[in-house]
Amino acid sequence: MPIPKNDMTDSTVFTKHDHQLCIQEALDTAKEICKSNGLRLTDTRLRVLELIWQSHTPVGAYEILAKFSEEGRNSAPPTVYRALEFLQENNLVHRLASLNAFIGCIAPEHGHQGSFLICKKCSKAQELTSRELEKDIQALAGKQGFTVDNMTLEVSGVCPRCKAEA
Amino acid sequence: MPIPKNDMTDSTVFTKHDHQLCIQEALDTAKEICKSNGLRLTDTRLRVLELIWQSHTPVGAYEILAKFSEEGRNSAPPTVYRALEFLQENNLVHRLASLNAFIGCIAPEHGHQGSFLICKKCSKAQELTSRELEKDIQALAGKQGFTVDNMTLEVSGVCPRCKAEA
DNA sequence: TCTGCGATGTTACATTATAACGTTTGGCCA
DNA sequence: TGGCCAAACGTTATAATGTAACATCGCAGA
Repeated sequence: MPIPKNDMTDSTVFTKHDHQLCIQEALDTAKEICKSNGLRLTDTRLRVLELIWQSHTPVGAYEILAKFSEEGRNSAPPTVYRALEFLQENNLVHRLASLNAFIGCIAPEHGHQGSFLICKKCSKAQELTSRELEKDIQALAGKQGFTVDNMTLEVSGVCPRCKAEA
Repeated sequence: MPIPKNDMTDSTVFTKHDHQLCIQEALDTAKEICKSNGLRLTDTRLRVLELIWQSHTPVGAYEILAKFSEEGRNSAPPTVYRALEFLQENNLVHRLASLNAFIGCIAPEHGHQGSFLICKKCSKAQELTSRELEKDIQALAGKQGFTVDNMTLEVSGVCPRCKAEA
């Protein structure tokens, strides 16, 4: 695994960074993961993943569909949804339930849960990777005898950049 | 405010309890809150709230619409969605984004955020009211300069009852 | 009683997602 | 290499969820 040039777990989408690098690394990582797991990262799937990463904000399924259309692919919704399903299953993207939109996972190799800060001004979303938080939640659930399968945390608010501007 | 006969913040939907009491208390509390805040808890709104509380699992908007239809009201979607909007704004119900469904809030007077344990076997959902968790998340967000407006935490898993059965 | 605003009715439509079935493709093994 | 199977994709249709826009109603306060 190559050493990432942007440390995605420390930098945030709210701070300045080379997003081209993010995209490239995310795609490279995805390719590696699929290769080593015998998964087929097909053209459609790769392109969906790329479009998601290229966007600065979470992307809806029908936005992807529209891009496909612009590119001459005339696909129907199931094509996109199937690609998204594959990417989700393999932890390459997350779905933000509160937005009905998708975002690239910044740490697919960790199989962690998705937690997100979502700025309601600029619509950007930052994934959090807090093992602690996960443990706290596990503990809280455990107290009630509840076994956690997976969780989604979506925090809406204002990011530092938008705050600075206001 | 009357002393609740079920302590809703300690008991859970996963354990045995008198749900008729839950419903009655929830409706009474809602009436009080609306009264003291000059809000109109109309017939439609009250019935929507009641239907939500009567259900053992989170309820979709179109389920409510169907009940309305059974009851002779022939309402259109906006009627239900508007009632739901009102109830959400006044913290009487929460929307579970991961289910596109609604659930009664167990502590409307506290104006807290909603966190939920959702059992994927029986579909029941239990609201959590952990100030600590909220603070942790606030802190985590704060570290990135992010100001939290509101948050939704939805934990999917298996409840103690369903575990016992399996 | 009048009046104004908030609540509801009504129609139409937008957005998001999936079911069902046929066709293609890519890899595996004889 | 050729055939076969399963997985991926295409296609059509439709389900499920949610909202815009405008008309009407009704209640509370002047």
